[in-house]
Amino acid sequence: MDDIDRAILRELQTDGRIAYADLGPKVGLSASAARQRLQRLLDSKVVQVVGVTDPMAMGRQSMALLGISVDGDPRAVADVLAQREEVVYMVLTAGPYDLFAEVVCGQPADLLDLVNDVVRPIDGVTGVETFPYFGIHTHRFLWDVG
Amino acid sequence: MDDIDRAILRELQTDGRIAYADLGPKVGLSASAARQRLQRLLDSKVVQVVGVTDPMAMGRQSMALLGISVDGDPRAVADVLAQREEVVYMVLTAGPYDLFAEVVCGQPADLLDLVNDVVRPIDGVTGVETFPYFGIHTHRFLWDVG
DNA sequence: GGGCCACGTGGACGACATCGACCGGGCGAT
DNA sequence: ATCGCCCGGTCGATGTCGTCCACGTGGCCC
Repeated sequence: MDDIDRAILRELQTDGRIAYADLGPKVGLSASAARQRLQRLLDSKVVQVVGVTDPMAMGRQSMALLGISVDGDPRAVADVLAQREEVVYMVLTAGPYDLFAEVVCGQPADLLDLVNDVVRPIDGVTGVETFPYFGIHTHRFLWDVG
Repeated sequence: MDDIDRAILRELQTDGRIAYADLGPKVGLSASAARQRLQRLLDSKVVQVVGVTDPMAMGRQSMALLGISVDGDPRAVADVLAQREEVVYMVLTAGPYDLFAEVVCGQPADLLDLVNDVVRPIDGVTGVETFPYFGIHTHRFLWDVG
């Protein structure tokens, strides 16, 4: 992991499908070398090139963060929630909540159903705080080293 | 936006650099048609192909969600916070907090500094709740239509 | 110095992206 | 119904690109 690797990640940030022939020169390498480096980064799971969709553009109008309190092992709850396709992001936290989940639903009613019919009934869940939101202000995929 | 588009997005989910020659057949189209569709999706900003890095693998050990309370327009605060590279994700919410930010720092001390020296002093910020986390349980980039 | 390893380079080959020409179904107007 | 149009697909030609391998070079340890 050196400056060149970081330069590669930076380029992938703006265009994940960039050709090696373009990527190489941009980071000061030949195309082959750039390919080898990117391959190494992909193999070691440091980076992952994926298509990220905009929920709004997909007709998803109801998104929320859920702060979930759990009695017992939050990981068990997380494992159950991970099965639901509405759950797109989940972290185990310290602080007032044990688990944070980000959910994307089609309609507000779907969100309500999800929270009440799916999340609350899960064994060990003692409380759910719902923070609906209506748009993403910032979304960066590169966690660059300062 | 039809089943084929969704199939394309699903493929991009597992490999954003998939060749059109492979993508086409996988979604039941010729390579050219697949290319045209993906190009349309990219142009219309429905999807974005990017390299997503793993913060842990980049040596980032201190991550947190910040629940921020604001007196005034939360968007102004969000605009200021968006300048910081540690802030990777931000949504404006309803509920107990006005703004949620996800931050990625190198060291726990950096996180403390960020919250106390950067976030709290911002005009209008009346409170910050910090939820540190130590790993991502689930991360999906495709919010598919059920 | 000698051997080794990691990494970058250059080239050859085959696969692929790209673009234009052609084609067919759906649809509205006449 | 039929004509014309448009959207979206296939097909094919051409040049570019990904892929692989052999080679060169610098650092490092013994």
